[in-house]
Amino acid sequence: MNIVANSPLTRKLSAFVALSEVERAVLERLHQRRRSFVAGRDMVHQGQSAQAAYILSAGWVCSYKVQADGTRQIVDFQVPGDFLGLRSVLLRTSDHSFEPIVDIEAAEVTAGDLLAAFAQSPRLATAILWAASRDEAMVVEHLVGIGRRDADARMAHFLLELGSRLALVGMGRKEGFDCPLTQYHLADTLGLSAVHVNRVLRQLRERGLVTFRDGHVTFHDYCGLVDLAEFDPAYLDQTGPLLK
Amino acid sequence: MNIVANSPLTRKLSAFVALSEVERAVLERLHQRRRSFVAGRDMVHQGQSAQAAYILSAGWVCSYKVQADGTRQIVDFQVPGDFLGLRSVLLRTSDHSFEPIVDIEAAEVTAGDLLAAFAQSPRLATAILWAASRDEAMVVEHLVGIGRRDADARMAHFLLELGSRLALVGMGRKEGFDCPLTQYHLADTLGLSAVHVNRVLRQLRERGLVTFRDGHVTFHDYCGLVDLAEFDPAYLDQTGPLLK
DNA sequence: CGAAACGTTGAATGGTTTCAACAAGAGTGG
DNA sequence: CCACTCTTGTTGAAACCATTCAACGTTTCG
Repeated sequence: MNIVANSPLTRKLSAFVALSEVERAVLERLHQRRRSFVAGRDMVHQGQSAQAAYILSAGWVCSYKVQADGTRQIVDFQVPGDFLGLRSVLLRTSDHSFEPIVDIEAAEVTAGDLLAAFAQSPRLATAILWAASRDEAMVVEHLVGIGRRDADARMAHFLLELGSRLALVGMGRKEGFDCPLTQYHLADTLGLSAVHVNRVLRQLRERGLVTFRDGHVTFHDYCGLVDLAEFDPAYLDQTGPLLK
Repeated sequence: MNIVANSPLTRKLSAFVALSEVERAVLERLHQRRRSFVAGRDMVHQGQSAQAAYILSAGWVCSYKVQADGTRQIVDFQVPGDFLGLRSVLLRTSDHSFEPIVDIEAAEVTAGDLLAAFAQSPRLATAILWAASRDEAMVVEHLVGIGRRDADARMAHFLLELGSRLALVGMGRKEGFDCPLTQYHLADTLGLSAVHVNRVLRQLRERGLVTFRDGHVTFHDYCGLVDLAEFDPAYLDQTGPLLK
């Protein structure tokens, strides 16, 4: 019974690349240094010089930037199976902050660990870089959403994307998913006020599309939502020739 | 007389890493396959599978996504010295389109070229990865701007950032820079309507801050603009220990 | 029990969009 | 060379989406 064989990261990568036993073992070794962080207290702070990256194994994290006037913009969320601070460990001091939304479990990974793993399996390296590239694509999609979608479509798109990400690690389905975010998180993510988030959610609920309540998102009309959001999961699914 | 020694990319990287003669030569070799593209016709189209990356040596390009309803969101601009399509060549089909804003000159670079160059000089590899990381930081800053800044600050911030980028390759100064963008480009970049862009520009002009006219941006009150935009060039300048 | 965090709703305000119209310059073909 | 169109820029007025302010309800937790 290998606990790591079912780690969210392994599961996610397996959806796109058939991993050999050796590669699973390499992944396992990356999960050695386990760390915990409590909800609310920043793991990495804006401007801090980077020490390590993490592989999130349980819980949710958000990365954000705060501005001089106190408003904040959430750039991305990390859910189990996601890397956290991958770029900053290789290249530069972190340019945003990371806040655990709930208590989390993560594996600490140094640049050395990562390079060693890459050397042992180029396939694994490609898979991990692919995952990083997918994260970037999500940030771009996020930017498009804030720039060119109205509040309803933005919300719908965000919830659908989140659902897809979670489904990949077995934490979500077309019917819905558990979600520890508050309406304030949604507001800071979507570039809206918390008040307006509340109104938008009410409207989507009354239209019979989706319910966001008590830490759970329920899709009542998945197709209707996809339609409203013009959600195209192509940038997430990557069915093309990733690795032969 | 080595033309490449003064290529915008060399110039940009030199601002952060002291390049040896060998490294300059490697950079030179990357510039071998020269290509031209005419303004307005997309170089790479959304969904197209990636063939090559380019190093832009002259002209401006923008990368954007179009939505089903026809609106478009410009994600980033590439100016001389910038890479174009770097990620897509390594990992996936391009998820956005690239449009030359004016006629451009670029050097085509394959994944093989790049890996060979990286093998020859790890320092160069680090410098190039740093540049890529800086581009990502700009996308994030762009997202923050659209999400949490009002139209005036967004415009001011964008013009200042562009000025800084251009200054790095000798095409801009604190007094201003040449700029081939139309107000429609600005609108699609900042998530505004073209009409409102016009109004915002007028307002900034009348406040004596900056003029955008006839293909030229003139900063009348640089400090005032920095103040309005809460512009912090830290994420561009990277004065920290990049390479010893 | 009181405080703090989160959610909810109404009313007023305001930033931005949309619609519409017009001006100026560049390029095109007759 | 002129009429024509297309692109880009400009401005006003009305409509709208979203914010702000304010108040209150609920739950959690120390």
